[in-house]
Amino acid sequence: MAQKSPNESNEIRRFDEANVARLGLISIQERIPPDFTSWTIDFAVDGRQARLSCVAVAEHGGVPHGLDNDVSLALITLYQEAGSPEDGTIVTTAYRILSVIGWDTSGHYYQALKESLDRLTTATFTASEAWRSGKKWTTVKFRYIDRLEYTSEDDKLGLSGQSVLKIKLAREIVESIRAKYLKPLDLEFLTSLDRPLTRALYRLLDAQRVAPEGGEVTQFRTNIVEWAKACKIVDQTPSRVRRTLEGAHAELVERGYLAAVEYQGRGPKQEVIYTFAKQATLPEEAREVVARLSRYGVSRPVAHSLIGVYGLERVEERIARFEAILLAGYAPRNRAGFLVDVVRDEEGKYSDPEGFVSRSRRMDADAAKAKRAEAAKRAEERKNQQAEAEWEQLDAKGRATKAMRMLTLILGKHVPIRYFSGLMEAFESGRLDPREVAEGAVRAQVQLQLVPFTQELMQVLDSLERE
DNA sequence: AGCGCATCCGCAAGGAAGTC
DNA sequence: GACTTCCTTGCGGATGCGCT
Repeated sequence: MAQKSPNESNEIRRFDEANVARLGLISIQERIPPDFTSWTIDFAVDGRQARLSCVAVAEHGGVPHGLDNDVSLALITLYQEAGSPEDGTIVTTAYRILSVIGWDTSGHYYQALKESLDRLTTATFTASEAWRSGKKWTTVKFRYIDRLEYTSEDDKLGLSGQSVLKIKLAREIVESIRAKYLKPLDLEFLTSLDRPLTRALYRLLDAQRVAPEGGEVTQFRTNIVEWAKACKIVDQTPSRVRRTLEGAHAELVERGYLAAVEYQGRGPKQEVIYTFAKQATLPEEAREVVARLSRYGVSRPVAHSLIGVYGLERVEERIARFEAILLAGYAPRNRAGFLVDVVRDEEGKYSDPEGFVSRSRRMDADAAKAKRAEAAKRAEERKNQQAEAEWEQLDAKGRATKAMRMLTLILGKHVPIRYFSGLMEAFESGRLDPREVAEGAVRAQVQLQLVPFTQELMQVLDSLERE
């Protein structure tokens, strides 16, 4: 998951583009019927009529929905991680995107990612008088992803862990991010939520929590049908909407993000009322404890309340006990829920004291750990062998072409075009190893070390030219 | 009568776990 | 990292009951 430097604030690490979050461009439904290829919603903003619409193609599975929410958020996160470049382009790997979202990195999800990117590249959004730009509401028309290029290891144009992607985000989104029209987002909490539907609803609700002018909202009340439209729920029959949202509401209440969800009235006139849980400010020493709880998926409001009720010392002691239980090999279904239970436990259900793990259990755990490390090492070796074989299969010309394809994508805008012919010559003459350079570029990209990498590469090419 | 809502059921997608 | 298997879960259609 997200890397964190020690100096970073524990409170807020990520930001979401506020227009995207507030408008809910992507249907929160996990699945949609194949003929759901467009939607239009009318709503009032600052007393003016606004309209938002989306037109997609059935070929890519209709309008963006479900997991596309996660992908769109990952792209915004990666764009900011790359330093919000002016041209809106990010270069990354498919593996990195899956890691940011917190998805499993199996073939299934590479396919899901590919389908999602296709939808985000083809669906066209129009926001009439609904897009916040500066202090005005403007009309814009765009596709979420303006341009998508990627390398593929198979002939079916599929994605895999080695795929390098070059993604240009919509100018409207890029300008908005660069103008800092952002809202804070607790990405750690979001990715810890179980269901895609809950994650999408959280993103949408959290956008309602902050007014466009910046003030905090404690309660959000809306008509159920209007809310269904905002969520882009297919069946907007009130009872269906309630059922669709039920699971997500339960999870957000259980995780302490929402204090309550109530309905008032009946039929299409009924209103849904969300009450947000309080976010208290905490003293400095408590923040580290909140951060530790958050790392295990406990929401901030719950963390705050645990510290409030049981005190810092007890919470810290129980976290240590919880960690000891995990270390001993216990794998709870719901880690956050289990941790909260360990903190609250008054009956001594979890008796392993801090630092005490029975010898046999520790030996088992150590053995399991060693086994896992060994398996990971073997997997790494196999992966290297496979990559080795792929490169070895190619002749010198093929290796140079493969490397050039990857490098054009990754280095395209960082390296003046004249260097590319020099690079090709260096590969063909054998003075540079194509695989070494290409893989070095991928590594540099992932580690955000592209600038030093390109500078060094250009120096090498300059010196080769002088020879 | 018309509408809202709850329930049941089949299907398909999501997701975890194990293996290579 | 990819693939397979299997179980779980959510969706959407159908149906019937109760309230206005």
